[in-house]
Amino acid sequence: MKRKPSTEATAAWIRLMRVQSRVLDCVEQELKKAGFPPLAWYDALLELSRAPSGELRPVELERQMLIPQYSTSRLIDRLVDEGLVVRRECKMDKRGQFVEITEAGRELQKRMWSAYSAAIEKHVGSKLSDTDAAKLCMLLDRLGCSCGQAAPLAAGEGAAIR
Amino acid sequence: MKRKPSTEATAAWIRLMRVQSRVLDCVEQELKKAGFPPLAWYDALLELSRAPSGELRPVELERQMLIPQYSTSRLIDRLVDEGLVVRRECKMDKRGQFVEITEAGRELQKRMWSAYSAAIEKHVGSKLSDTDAAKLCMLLDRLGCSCGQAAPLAAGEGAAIR
DNA sequence: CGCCTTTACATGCAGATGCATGGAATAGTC
DNA sequence: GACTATTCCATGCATCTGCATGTAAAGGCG
Repeated sequence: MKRKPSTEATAAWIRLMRVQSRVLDCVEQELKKAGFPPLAWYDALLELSRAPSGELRPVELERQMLIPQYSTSRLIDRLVDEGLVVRRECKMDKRGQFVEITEAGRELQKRMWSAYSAAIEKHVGSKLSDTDAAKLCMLLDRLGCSCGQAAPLAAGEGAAIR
Repeated sequence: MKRKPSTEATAAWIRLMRVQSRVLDCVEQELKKAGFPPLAWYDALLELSRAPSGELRPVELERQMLIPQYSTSRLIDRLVDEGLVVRRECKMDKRGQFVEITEAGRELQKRMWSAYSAAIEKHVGSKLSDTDAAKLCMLLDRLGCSCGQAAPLAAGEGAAIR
């Protein structure tokens, strides 16, 4: 065996994969059981609701959410179908567009947050003291910068997901 | 706002989701670029190669890997197609079967490990001291037991993934 | 033994995802 | 200003996933 990664590093890798998978599943299941759409919808709505005038370029959404371009495009399609956002043309750059959140979108985002926050509390908050949570953050942050940097998160209601 | 989860807990949740997503992507991409199949294949092959006589019931694989039943079933289909495992009938329980790893399967598992371990070292090991990696493990482990317990991992080559 | 429940695995179908590509507009270069 | 490269977004196609359901074999029970 190569023994390149220490057993500690390997163990950390395994935990990282398994624990997030389990915790994410739990949270997603609770949202779904409460009749809500997938978390990715929440993330998008949150980013939009935080934007200056409730609108963002798809490209920015893509960078915020760390998902591929085509995935963003189709996510927006679905949000439009549900009346949660609308596409607007972008006059300064005719090949682009703006995506603007609607009132229905803002409302859903808020309703989801109450279920979402409860799930976070149940599956994360209740298992870690605040100082341990902070330690966990710092350790995770060190793993953050290797293949393209992601945007830092503002405070408040938490976005997430791939 | 509800303020149920502390900001620390929420931040930890966000990091957990984002960091694992990024790190996993990086590792999967490296494996793919080296011409290897998805990590899930590795996990399955590893579990099988560790099993007493190189064979496992699909149900056990399912529990080890924390993936749904139908997913296991189809994963095995693909491994069979590639000649990495074979299905054997189970005489003691006629509705069941055994899945046995082939020589080609064992070989692929070993070849994958060298690329896989290098990727773990690059994206995890090199960014964390051993003691920090150990701390990270302990913190993550506390998040582990909420909706059905997973099997603990043996040492050695690391399995992972959803 | 009949009968019902549970366990093990497979699969049809709809929806989601990855990948490659396409089209349209802008930016950069000479 | 023509030409090429790049950016922004959409989409066809193959694959993968989730969900529900199906089939076959145990297991439990009177």
